[in-house]
Amino acid sequence: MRIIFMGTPDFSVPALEALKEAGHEILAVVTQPDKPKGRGKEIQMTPVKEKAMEYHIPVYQPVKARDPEFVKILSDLEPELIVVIAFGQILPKAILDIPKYGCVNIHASLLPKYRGASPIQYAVINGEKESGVTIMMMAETLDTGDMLDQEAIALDKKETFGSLHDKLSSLGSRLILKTIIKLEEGTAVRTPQDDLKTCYVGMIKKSMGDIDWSMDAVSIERLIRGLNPWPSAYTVWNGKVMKLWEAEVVDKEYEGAYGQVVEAGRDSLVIKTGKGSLSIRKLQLQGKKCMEIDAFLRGYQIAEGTVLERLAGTSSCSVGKKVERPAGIPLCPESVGKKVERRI
RNA sequence: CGCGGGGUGGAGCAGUCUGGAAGCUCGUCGGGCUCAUAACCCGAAGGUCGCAGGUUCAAAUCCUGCCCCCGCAA
Repeated sequence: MRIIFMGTPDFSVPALEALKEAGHEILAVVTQPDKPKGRGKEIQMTPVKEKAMEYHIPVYQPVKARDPEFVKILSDLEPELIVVIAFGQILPKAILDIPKYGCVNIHASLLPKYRGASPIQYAVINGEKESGVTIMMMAETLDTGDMLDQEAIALDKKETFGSLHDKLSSLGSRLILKTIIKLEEGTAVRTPQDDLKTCYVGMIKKSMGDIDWSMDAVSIERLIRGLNPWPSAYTVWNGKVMKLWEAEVVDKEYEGAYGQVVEAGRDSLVIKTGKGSLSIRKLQLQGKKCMEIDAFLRGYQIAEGTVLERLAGTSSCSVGKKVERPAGIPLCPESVGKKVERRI
């Protein structure tokens, strides 16, 4: 099939590979403009662009996809289908109407749950038992289109954003191939999303990783996994930012303040939280590599009674009173009743 | 030239400013104590102090260049 692929980060790459290997004709790849990134602010290509160049597929990087000139370019390519996965821009109706089969989107959640920018992180942060991938027809409003295919997978006890990201990325790349076959055969079934069961999740902000030790241990542990490997959950020890990469919930209450070190053994560091305690297993001190807790304790002295603080409020970079509470994000009633355009 | 931290026996750190015998907490190996032990006691092995030059009687330490790792910012 004649396909235009739109995507940007690592998450999108396996799908592009799958389409290519399945023998589809990738007319063009559309990705976000290159931006300076990394240490030394070097301009870096998006992962999707790198892969596209490897395949010698023409790459387009519009600043605004709704630019009429760009729309014309896409139109002239005469695609039968546009596949979108984590592209990063909203597509205007003018583009949605171009392909014969329309535009399909690969979304990393079991829609209608977790519409929006960070469904993978929130699935972990909220302690979901399962998540998955949904292929849907794209509508003008974000993540509201009719569903074509969906596949679920169970979340592991130690699931992280990173691990789930990889699983869903891979799952999506397999599922899209099946969906395309159905579209070609005309056997695809469109299932509208139940807007009453939806919820939206916004973009992840780094400040969400600033651990509030008055939260319960279970939520903090999920937060740590949900923000691993990016942007990570952190606390402040001795004036330095300390990232926490792995922790275990200890079902035991200690005397002390929230965030206080209540147990410091040769290979364990237990912190009191709002409910229960957290035993830190892997951490990373600012400027240092990630290390196991026993390695950390060999080189650093950290006495019981030490209190781990929040970054917000401890220094110049205060965030004010507005505290992100990722855990338990409620369903967003305001999304209910939004008009969903159906296209045939 | 975006800002900053760091590379010291197997691990994690100190020592660098104020040059002059390689340190600390562990791990490993051997021995001892013990019903026993991840506990305790005694002993041992193991290091080109990231690489290359320079200064010096003398460099982990001062100077120059390079490599690698990491945090911030984007």
